[in-house]
Amino acid sequence: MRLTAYDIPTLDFARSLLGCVLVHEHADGRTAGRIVETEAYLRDDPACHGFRGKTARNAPMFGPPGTVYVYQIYGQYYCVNITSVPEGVGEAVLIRALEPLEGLELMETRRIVARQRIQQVFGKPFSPAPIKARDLCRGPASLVHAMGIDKSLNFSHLQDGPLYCLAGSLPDHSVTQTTRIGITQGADLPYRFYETGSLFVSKRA
DNA sequence: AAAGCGATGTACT
DNA sequence: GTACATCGCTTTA
Repeated sequence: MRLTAYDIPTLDFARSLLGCVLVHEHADGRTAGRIVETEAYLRDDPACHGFRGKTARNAPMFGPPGTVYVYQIYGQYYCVNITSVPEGVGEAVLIRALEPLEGLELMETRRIVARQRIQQVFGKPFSPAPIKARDLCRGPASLVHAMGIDKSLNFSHLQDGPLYCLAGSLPDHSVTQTTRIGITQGADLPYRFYETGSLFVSKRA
């Protein structure tokens, strides 16, 4: 069942996304993974790209519920976000980790290609070592590579795009809420959610 | 097991 | 000019 109801507060959305399945229909094949880690970025939160208002880069964050926001970070990586509040409000949820379910071979191929490119950038010799399933979608930029997500999905909508979400859930006793990872602003805000004990989350806390 | 480090390009000060 | 919602190799304990 494709998830279609996205008009809920961003913090609730980050929590409720856990257990849902992210799917990407791509010419190379279909990949899917269960969402096990998310972070919310709110309008009054200095870490949020929308904090200082709408710009060309963060415009998708201000789109209607279900809008996909793909942005580049550290020159060579991309992260994916989804909005859930009405148009004009700059908030979104970052997807940080998936439990791979479908298309694992394709995911590994994409990850190895991406890694090869990065190691060339670093001037390191490339060894096509296999990637363990638990590491395929572990981390926001890793899952973007594995799922074949790129800037062409920016401004697309989960309701009708090639990237979409299947309904799912996780009971409260399986959810941990903590501070977010890899940020300096708003580092004390408890806006990160992950499946307790999951081997697929980007880090333990 | 944990911590250090650098590549890279775009947005924003 | 500076900062950055990262990753994976290398070094240290």
